[in-house]
Amino acid sequence: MVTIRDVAREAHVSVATVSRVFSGAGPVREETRRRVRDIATALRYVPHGGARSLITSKTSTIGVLLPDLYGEFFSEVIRGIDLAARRSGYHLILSSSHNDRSEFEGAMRAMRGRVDGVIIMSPDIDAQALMSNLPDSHPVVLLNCSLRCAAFDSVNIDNTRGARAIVSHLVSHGHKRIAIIAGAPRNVDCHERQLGYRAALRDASIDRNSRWETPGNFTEDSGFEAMRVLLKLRARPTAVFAANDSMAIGALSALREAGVKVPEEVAVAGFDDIPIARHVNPPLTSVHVPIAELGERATDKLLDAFAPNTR
Amino acid sequence: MVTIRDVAREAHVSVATVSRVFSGAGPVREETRRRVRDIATALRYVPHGGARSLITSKTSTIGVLLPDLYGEFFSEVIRGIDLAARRSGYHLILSSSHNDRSEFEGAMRAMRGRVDGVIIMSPDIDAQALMSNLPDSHPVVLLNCSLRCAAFDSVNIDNTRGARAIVSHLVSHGHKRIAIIAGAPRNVDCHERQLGYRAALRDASIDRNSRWETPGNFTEDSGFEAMRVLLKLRARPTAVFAANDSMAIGALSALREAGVKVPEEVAVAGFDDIPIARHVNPPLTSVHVPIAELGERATDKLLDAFAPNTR
DNA sequence: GGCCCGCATGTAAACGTTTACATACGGTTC
DNA sequence: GAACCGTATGTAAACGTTTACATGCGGGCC
Repeated sequence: MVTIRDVAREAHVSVATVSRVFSGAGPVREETRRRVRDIATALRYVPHGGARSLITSKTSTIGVLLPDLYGEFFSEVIRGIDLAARRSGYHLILSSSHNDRSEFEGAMRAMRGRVDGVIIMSPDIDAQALMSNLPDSHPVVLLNCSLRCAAFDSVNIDNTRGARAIVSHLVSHGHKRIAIIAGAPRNVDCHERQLGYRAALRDASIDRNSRWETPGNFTEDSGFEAMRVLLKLRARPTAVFAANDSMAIGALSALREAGVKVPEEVAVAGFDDIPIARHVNPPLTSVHVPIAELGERATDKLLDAFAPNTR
Repeated sequence: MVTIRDVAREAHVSVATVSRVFSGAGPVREETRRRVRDIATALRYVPHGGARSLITSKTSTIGVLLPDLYGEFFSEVIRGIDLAARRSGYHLILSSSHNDRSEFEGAMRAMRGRVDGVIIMSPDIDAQALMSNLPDSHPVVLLNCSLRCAAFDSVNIDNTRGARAIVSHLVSHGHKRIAIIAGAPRNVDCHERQLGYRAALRDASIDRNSRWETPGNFTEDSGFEAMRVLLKLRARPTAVFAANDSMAIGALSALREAGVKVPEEVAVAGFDDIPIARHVNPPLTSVHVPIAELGERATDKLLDAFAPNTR
């Protein structure tokens, strides 16, 4: 491994001069600069990022903690984060699959000294686990976490509003019997979407019918099953709002299987507006969530925390 | 920032002992170990990864270089890489959007000292750029790169075989007039898929018809346009093989628009088997590519290069 | 009792940088 | 020609760890 010392020796200068050439700081005579550069490329010298950030205590890297990498939602978020990060010359270090608290803690510790700050997107991390794992205070931004806590910067989807809007849309199309395929009740996103659904019904003075509030777990299968249950009801709904697109797609399959015409007999709406939504047949109406933008916003917030004045 | 020194001072031991406690190497009396641990948690001490890897010259991180983060292909690959990496206690550092050579070089340099090796997935990086940017030799694995070069480990999709298989499948269903919607000719994946198509025709002693080999560029739109052209031919093909699923979906749109029945009048096959393929109507037949597995294989190959004997 | 051994711990040098401070030197200014 | 200044460079101490080597100590063996 060729280091700054090797370059210095070959170029007959001190390490300080080489450092100045590569860090771009401090005065160096033009001729010296060129000589150092030439020697460096000849030797294939590349500054060692780790060593550099050890002394500058700046890594130009942001950490991203995810529960999982599966599905379009996460990949879109990452794309947004990456976009905003590279715009400011930052890199990404990724860590996924934090199923339990200890895994989360491990990931958090592993980041120490490797990142300037972290974006956390673990829906069911409790405040306790979070607080006790911020080693010293490098900045943190919570991305769509269940934890709606003033102590941390956070970026969230406006679930309630989105759900309310789309259900109102169904109402305006004349639907009065509107069902919801909800998600796991402990999931905040789901909970909020359910609240939005109820709010929209209240707005329209439609009574809630608990039979039309079926549970799901955000998977296609659960949407399929939920729809089957709804179809068996005597008072069959004329419209269904699925709390995410995967379940909506599952529901569509169930409807197709049952030979029910969409949207003539039963209308279906989803949430997330994932790209697939445009390709199912018939196209799915869905609440659009600017997923990548969510990532961008979180990143910008984090970068802001690094250098509040410069931006 | 609390360092190993602070812990040592408070626990009345030397830094060496604290280090031994946390790195798990070397003998420490049980009582001492506990005392150090307690002080450390009280002080919220977390070892500094950067400093650690500076001296051990081991980062437990692998770098991933991508051209882009957009689309299911890349997100699936990353998922596979992450899966295999975390299995061995490695982290990921991500760098995307290397549109030109200088960006690629920059990313490559930024990785120096931060990763133990890299996985490169830039379809159009030339050997030259690659070679001259391996600072010193940390291991490299090429993932589905155009560069089929013995100097580097690489993992690739078996394009030719996949294409040949699916076209043969069409042949076995009685099709004799089979068109291909190809991709950009300079793209290796596309080129190989085209070769597979021709091989299958040769296998079946069907003559090639250059009018049935239409160009595309891997986008939905290009598939749509290509299909339109094919539909206008006097000798209309009875089956179409699109070199990827996006183009196949575009082709399906064109067929629907033209009122052509699929698959009765024209059969369509794709390549990649992206999840959307199952949701279009009618479902698309496609060559399945185990994308995540591709990432896993690349990662395992890289990890192998780190410690050839231990695995 | 002298010797050796093994365990627990400490000391200090590394790792590859950056940077505050010191130094050297040529050119102004009085 | 002394005093000063600015520019280019060198010296060496940091950054937070790990680890080779040294030290001290208690015990078993002859």
